[in-house]
Amino acid sequence: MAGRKKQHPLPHAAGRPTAAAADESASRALTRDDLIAAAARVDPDLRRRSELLWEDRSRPTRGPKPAFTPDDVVQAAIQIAEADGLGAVTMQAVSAQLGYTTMAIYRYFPHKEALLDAIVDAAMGAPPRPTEPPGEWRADVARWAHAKRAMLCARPWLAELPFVAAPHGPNWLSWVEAVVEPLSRIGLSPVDTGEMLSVIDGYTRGASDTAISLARARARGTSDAEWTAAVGADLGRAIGDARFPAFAALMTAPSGGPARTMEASFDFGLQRVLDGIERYVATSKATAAQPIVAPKPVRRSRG
Amino acid sequence: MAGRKKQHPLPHAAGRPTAAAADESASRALTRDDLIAAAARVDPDLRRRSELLWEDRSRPTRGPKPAFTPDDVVQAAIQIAEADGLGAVTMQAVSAQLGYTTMAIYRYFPHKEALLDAIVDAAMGAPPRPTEPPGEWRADVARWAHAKRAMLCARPWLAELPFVAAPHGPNWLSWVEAVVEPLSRIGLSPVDTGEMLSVIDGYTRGASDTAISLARARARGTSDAEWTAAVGADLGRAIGDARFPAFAALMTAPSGGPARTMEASFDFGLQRVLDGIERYVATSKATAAQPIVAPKPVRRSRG
DNA sequence: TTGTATTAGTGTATTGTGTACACTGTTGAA
DNA sequence: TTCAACAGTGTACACAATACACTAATACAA
Repeated sequence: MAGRKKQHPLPHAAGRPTAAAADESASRALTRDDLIAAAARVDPDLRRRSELLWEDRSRPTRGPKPAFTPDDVVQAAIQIAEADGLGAVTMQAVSAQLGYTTMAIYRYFPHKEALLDAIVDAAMGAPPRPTEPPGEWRADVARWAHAKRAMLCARPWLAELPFVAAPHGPNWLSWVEAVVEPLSRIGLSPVDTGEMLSVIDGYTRGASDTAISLARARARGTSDAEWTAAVGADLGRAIGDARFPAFAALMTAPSGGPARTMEASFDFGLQRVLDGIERYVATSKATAAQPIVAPKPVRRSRG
Repeated sequence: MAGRKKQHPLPHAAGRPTAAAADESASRALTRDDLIAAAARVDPDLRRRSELLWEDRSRPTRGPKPAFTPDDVVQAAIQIAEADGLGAVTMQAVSAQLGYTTMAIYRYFPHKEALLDAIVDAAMGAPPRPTEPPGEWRADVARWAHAKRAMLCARPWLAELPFVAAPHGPNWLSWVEAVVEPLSRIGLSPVDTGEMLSVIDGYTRGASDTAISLARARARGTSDAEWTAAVGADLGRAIGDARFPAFAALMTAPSGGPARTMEASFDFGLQRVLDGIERYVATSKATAAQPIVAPKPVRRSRG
């Protein structure tokens, strides 16, 4: 979700800039397994959790047939979360939903955390399919951002989990892939592409929080008006309080028209962010037209 | 933290656009208490939680002198969170830290949730003081964003709590005030100012998550290299997997130079966001020079 | 076919956690 | 001085996660 500056850990990142491409294929062949092995050495439990998301468990030949699959457990848990929130997802509740004893689940997941990992990845689902043919990068990125926001709002309990942290499953990576694809078409350097991934994803997640919070309240049976009242009360305390003059003025200012919907607000901000990226693309192309002195494109902080 | 479209609930927001300023002072006098009263009607418990953050509890005259203050409890809890993470903050641990029994805390906080509210607000602390004289809005907003990010990274356990949701205390509002102030100086309409608040805060929170995650790992005693390895393992699974071609390409691409620090990355993205806002300001000023037809400044999604 | 290793789900027990409730002792106002 | 109001304590309970030993089912080797 959060864009990583993954260049950092990769072996070749330390090399000299210009000749780095030379031994690329060699390091590429090693990298994947090297990365996995390195992580396993660091934290065996995390490795186990990661494997539960990636490896397909082949059934052992001996022993009784399992009565349910790990996926059944995950689905049961998701059902509970949908109905009564993440707090209701207990090992006992999940097993009861399945019709088995609590300890039965532990045959499939070493602990609750591992189950939650699986729940997160399953609940994210797959990102929207890319359009055929691919559109303009800007439209495609916007589509992705809206889809991600919609996904989070549809499952507001998901955002209670630290899904920026490892381990990351296939669905998680699919969402990253789905935004890297249009971003790669901009024509920026890999480093800059990674930065833009951070920007888009950061904005998308951060700016969705209010809507997610509202969605969570809805799921608890709170009406929109009630939620608005609850939030408004604390913000209203700014009014008449000398410590918050600017915010109080903002709150009491006439709105000057019908308020935007939350989604329209999100889109408005998103367009600003995309504007900023577009501007960078324009200026860095202009700069690239001149003879390059530094090995990487010049970054300009203003314009 | 997340910018609210608080215009929505306010009574005057429904009125006709142009003449809305007329009855402003009348509604302003009512608004504050109305908002608080409305919230109290909706959820008495939330009202209680909010009051614990805002009202100074005057000591009753009768009875024994209290051995400690609510603030002592909060400080003890924060100390535990700093040392052993949020998970270690249990009512028993906090009371033990204070040297009293578990139930003593319940004299001051009706339940753990209310204590956590107080912890969040206290741990946020005050935002950086504004410069004298005020600088350019852009520099001031950037300073704010960096300060907020630093605050979150310094207390990575804080981000585990849903601090976008109500109730919001004085420190929380102070942070909002501190960014609304420079944003108000841009000269945008109140609605647009609120939108920019959402954009800046959304980006700041969202784009800080990776660094927060790293900080959390550090607090647990994980080295940076170990954390990087753990995250890298799952991302590395994209390499050679046909489902993630764009992301795999990004990961294996030569970085073309030394990697940016996380903070530099954050700033890079922030500058893009500020660029986008700046562009909006420029175009909306250009539009405003023409005769205004619509009651609000025209929004342009591209440029 | 029969025994046996292996595996699936169960039963029971332990530890930790939030919190209700009744209690003891302290304090200042009547 | 008396007593109502309050502060902190002790005890108890409901759940939650999970370790461990157990029973029963299954496939393969003999």
